[in-house]
Amino acid sequence: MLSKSAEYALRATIYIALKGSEDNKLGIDEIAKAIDSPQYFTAKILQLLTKNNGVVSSVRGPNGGFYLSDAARKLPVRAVLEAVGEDGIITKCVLGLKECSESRPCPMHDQYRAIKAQLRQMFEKTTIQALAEESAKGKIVINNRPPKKKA
Amino acid sequence: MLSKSAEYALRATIYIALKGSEDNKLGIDEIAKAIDSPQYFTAKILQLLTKNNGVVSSVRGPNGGFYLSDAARKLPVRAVLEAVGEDGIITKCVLGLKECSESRPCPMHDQYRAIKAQLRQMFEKTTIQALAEESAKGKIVINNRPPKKKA
DNA sequence: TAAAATAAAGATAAAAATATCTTTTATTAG
DNA sequence: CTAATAAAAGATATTTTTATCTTTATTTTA
Repeated sequence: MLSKSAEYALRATIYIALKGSEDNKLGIDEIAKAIDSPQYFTAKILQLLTKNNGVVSSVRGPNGGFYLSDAARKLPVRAVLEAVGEDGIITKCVLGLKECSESRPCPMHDQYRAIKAQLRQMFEKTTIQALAEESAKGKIVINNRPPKKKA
Repeated sequence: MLSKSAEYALRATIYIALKGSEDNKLGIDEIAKAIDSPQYFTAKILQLLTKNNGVVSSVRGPNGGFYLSDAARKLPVRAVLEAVGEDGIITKCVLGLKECSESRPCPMHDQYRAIKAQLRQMFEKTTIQALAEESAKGKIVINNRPPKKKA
């Protein structure tokens, strides 16, 4: 459905929104461990999120790390997808036809229309903050590990 | 959304259902041209569809080619996705979490539940034949070319 | 039965996605 | 100002996906 990049991007962003703040920035090692993703690769993805549209903020040096501004928290989830170039899921034809459109639809177009609209809704109406709040209520962002206590 | 393999698989299958029959088998060259896909790669995919679950039938030799049995026409579109290993779209978690489930949901789970159900419906309730009929009514399966006449 | 047609199978190549490691730059604390 | 810290940037490696080419096996027809 989504690429690994997109999955890591979403999970990392949610985690940062949940656990981080301007005066508690999170290190890439913590983030990667927490969401069970490859650290260096996740770092690259966070760079995208930082550069491409400011979903994530970062600062270097001691006590540096990643966090989300208040403005960023209000961004739709779609912003994360866009930053990693993965919003095709709500923009493209199921059959991969460039030509497919309302006036020149593919055989699945009519059926997919409503679904696509709902996917779009989900990704555009849901904010990052909203997902973080879900997560705070116990929704998981990790694989294979019970919510773990700090060392 | 779907891989190229899945897209080609769907388009090829629809095209074969539309234009082919047991006594008018279609050659790989015609199919690939018609759906605007790379010929050799499409051949590999049709092999999968032939072996993995008999969605497509084929015979070699003169007048050989690909066609769909009557039984195959009644298969759900999902069968095509399964043959190319791409049904994750209706089985997996949006965030890529193996752990995600009703009892241990991810932050998008509640919202995605309904959408996933509709995707599943679409792929399971729609038959290959139904798509071919849509196509017969003018729904496109190709990119960038007006319905072209034979040479 | 021989030749031609056609998909299957196998081998190889190219491109894209994923992953890791190293070096550089910015920031902070001392 | 220096040392330490942490992300950014760059380079490289690996894996997967996509694509192509070649050889083989099957089938039909002449």
